[in-house]
Amino acid sequence: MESNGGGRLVVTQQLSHIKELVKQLEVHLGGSPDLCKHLTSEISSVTELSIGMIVRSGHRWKRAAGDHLDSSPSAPTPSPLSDVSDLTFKTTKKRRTMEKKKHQIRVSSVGGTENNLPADDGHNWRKYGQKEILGAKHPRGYYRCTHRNTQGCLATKQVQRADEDPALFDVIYHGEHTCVQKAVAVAVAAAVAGKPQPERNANAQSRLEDLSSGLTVKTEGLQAAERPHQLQGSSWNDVPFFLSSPVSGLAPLEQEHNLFSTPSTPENCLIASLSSPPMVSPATSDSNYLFMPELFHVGSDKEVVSTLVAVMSAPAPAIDGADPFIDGFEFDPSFTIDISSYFP
DNA sequence: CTTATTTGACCCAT
DNA sequence: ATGGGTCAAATAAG
Repeated sequence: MESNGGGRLVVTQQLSHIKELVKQLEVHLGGSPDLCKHLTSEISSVTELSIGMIVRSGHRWKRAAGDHLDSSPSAPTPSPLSDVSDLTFKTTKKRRTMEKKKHQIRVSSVGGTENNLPADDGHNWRKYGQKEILGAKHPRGYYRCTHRNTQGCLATKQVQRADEDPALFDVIYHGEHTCVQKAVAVAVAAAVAGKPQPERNANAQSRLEDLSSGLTVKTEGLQAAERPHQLQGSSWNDVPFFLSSPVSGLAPLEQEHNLFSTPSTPENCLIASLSSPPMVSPATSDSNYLFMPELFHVGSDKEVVSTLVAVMSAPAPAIDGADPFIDGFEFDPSFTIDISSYFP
């Protein structure tokens, strides 16, 4: 079918196209709200990152394209190990851990039902396995990016319920996302088409303002946090805070320059929340989650992001004509989260 | 060797 | 028809 270079080219072109759209968006919406600006910068950085990764790690992409793009779903996929012609693979020997940065987050799903699953992190995952882990009470679930076949995205994650607290999940991300999130594309398309969805924006904005004015986060005993945590109004820029950021699965190396350097403004949260609905899987769509990550380093190649997830029930079916996601987003304004309880 | 991870086939839900 | 979960087997890592 298509050569490795071809698949690479396609994705590169796609990303380039998105970037172009972003530029157009900026031109068209010269005097637009900050939201649009953040949207464009976000998309632009992610896109640039993806292109850079493809260009830089040619051999790694080669493998991805060879395994997942070139071999169409219907075509039999030769075993990478039995295929002697896979020189790239043979030379490297190591199949999995090589060049794969990993970072771990601890996710707490507070409050709810038996099925409390870790929050949707802005990416579409497909579960491909589950294994009882020795010494662990709960099995470990293995997930890969849904766009693995279509876009050659190699990101994977492992989700395991913590022994101590069933409400806690340890999520380990492997690799970085090279896929283009549907929601981002939709947002860009809508923006370019001149449909910034004003009603949604206004609605979500007010919701987030409510949130920012009433939410309190306690971080006593949390060494990485020597700063105010009252999330009120202007403190958005002080606390990393986002809703299902589409780039949350990026490699730590890239995150340093993108995810956590991105100003966590209400606009960013708005973007994230607006982009969430199409990405929420059926399994998690009955709950909404609020991410509040604190980043600190534990090892050389491993970052632990302590993530607190407040699960907010979305009891009411969508009100007529209202956004099903935003309007189901209800929580107690005086809701208090004690992050310190998640650290020994 | 044991254990962890990934694959592929199969099944089920939508 | 399509996409996602489950399971056993294959494979790699330690």
